[in-house]
Amino acid sequence: MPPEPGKGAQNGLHGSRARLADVARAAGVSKAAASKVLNSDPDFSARPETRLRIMEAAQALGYRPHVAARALATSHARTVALLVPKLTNMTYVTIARGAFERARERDYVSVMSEDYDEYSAMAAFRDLVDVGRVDGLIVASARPDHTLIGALSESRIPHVFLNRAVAGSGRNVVMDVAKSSRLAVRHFAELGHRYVAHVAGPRGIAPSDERARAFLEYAPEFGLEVCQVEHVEFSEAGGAAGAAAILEAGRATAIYASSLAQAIGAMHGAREAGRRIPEDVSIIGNDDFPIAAYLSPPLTTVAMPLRELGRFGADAIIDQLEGKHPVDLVIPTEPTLAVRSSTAPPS
Amino acid sequence: MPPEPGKGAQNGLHGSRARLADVARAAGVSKAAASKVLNSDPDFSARPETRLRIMEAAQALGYRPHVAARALATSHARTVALLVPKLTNMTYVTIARGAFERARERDYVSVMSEDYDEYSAMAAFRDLVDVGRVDGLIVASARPDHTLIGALSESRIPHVFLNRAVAGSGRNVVMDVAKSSRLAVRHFAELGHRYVAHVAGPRGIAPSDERARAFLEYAPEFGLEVCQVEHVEFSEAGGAAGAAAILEAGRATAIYASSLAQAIGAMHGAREAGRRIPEDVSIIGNDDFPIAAYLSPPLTTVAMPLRELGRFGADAIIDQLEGKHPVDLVIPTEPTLAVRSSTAPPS
DNA sequence: CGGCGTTAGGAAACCGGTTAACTGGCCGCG
DNA sequence: CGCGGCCAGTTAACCGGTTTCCTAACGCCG
Repeated sequence: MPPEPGKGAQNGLHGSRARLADVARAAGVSKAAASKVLNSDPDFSARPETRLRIMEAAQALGYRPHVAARALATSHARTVALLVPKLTNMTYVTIARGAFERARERDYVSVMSEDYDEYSAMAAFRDLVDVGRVDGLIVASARPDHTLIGALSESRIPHVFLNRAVAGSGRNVVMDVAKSSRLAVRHFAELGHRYVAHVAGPRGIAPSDERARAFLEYAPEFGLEVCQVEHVEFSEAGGAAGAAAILEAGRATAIYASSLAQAIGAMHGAREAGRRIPEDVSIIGNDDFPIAAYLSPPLTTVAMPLRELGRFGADAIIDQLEGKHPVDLVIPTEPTLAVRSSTAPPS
Repeated sequence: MPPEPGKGAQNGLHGSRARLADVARAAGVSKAAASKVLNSDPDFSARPETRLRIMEAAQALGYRPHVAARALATSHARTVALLVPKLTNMTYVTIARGAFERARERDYVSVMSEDYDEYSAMAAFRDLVDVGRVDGLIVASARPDHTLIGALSESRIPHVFLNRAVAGSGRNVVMDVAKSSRLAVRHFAELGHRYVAHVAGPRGIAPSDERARAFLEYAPEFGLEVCQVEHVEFSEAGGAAGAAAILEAGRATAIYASSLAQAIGAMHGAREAGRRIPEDVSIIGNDDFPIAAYLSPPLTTVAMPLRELGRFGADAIIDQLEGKHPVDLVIPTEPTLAVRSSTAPPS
């Protein structure tokens, strides 16, 4: 078969892609017809035969619409950005993974951006939103008094808050965080503990506050006494400091830490304080990753549906871009407990 | 001050951005002049005064060029993609972080894509490259016989191989991996070990092979005998299996694992085999992350310059996009040793 | 004073799509 | 038979930049 004359001749040397005009010409129709058929425009009428010719031509030429051209014409880039506090935190990366995956399924691309401070967040905003690179924002990094939040509601850019809710925004997508505290508390109770403590995340961050609140609410329901709630950073160092404070002061025999890093830090802190795990103190971490099973001792964790959360986040923003109204959503997937050896009855 | 008539009137209701035409009008020049001045086109001449008017108008209107329009006109999206094997691996995320950071500094955006198998890689290729979304690819996921590599050299898309070199490609950006083995071996020798082993990554992956090769090369130079080199997956499970095999068979008193996850797995494996760390067996991990300091015992690691690697990777692809020829590069930053308590003299 | 080379900038085509407005032909109906 | 309406498309404007080619005005020179 000789090379398609309409193609090689037109495109010159550097193997450029087929354009809509090429498809139209090959099918013997106008660009408009080709465009509408390929986008299955509902109020465009064409003979089945014509449709077929267009589809086949597109197929044969390997036509893929050029996103920049389409973005320019429609003013939609089919791109969303995900703002996370810290890229090197597996929690956010797992959320991101779910979001990316789902966005891709819906034919959107996602870009990730780190929001480590006000400045970087606003820079990201300018470099992504202001130049039309992204249509919507998934914000997983909301902090109290964050400049970004004001900027968001002023600008009319579609956005959702993921994981870290912003009260009253009406666009929060979160997990059932209270249930995770409940699982931890119940496990401690079932093991026979009486005195429990919580290494919480920083104050003002919605899931931290909520997890702490639920811990305080549910512990009494299971007959437990809460000795202490320590609000510390989401890091190993924070966890270590929290555990140290708890173990120095109180008679707590069980600690629930609100992240994996904190739990690892807490284990370290407990050892430093001369406590054995789980004989002297039981520890539960939040968020389950493979590493938990390989720690010494293997860490009991609450497995949060992070990937699902990311998927729902992507759906939420894309729904919004496609015209739906934003809503608050607690995702249906529930946390589960992964019992390992860092928890045992008190001695 | 009344609202700028040229703006509010023209743009209608929904607060749209200033366009080049707006800037041009405000400065009393043509779009062409505005474009050339704002892009500092070297062979365009304008009076200093005119330049100033244009710059000031752009400033005043908060003008930012619309990326899609520019991409369409120039056929450059100023976007690169980073292909990593697995998003939930801190090593790659750290590399990605460096790459993102550097790309941003050079006014590019990066999208990250997971390449967990041939299919996903080719899908990413289609969804990103074929539609003109990205101009270049940073491939950090090269595996032997990967379909992608063939596709890459066929298509003319600019790309670099990061971390995992592809022999003969002439576009590899890597760290001095041999030096990491040398640091580990030397540390073991200085502690007085005689019999050492290596938990390596899978065969065929460039840095795995190179690290193993260097381990075998340098150990004798320091008077050490290599009992075993186990090629296993880059995971905790792999590390555990590797350590088990090593400790069952041999008299090795020191193990160098080629990733943090493997090292954590190896520690687990050693404990399972009834060995104490570091009394019975010393362990060094590769790649230093905060968590290493909080393990039990705190893990000695070789700190690889992952973030720097990412930065150089971004530079390499962007240089290529801006016309330079691809080259092989070993980045200048050298690995260092972070000594902690998982290593000690043999008993 | 006429011709020529510069300088400073403008007009318009183009990138590759989308979309509003329009049209020719055919059918049905009064 | 004349007219309206629908079907099956077409034409052309437009999105917001970049870039090629052109020109008016000016100074210089012979």
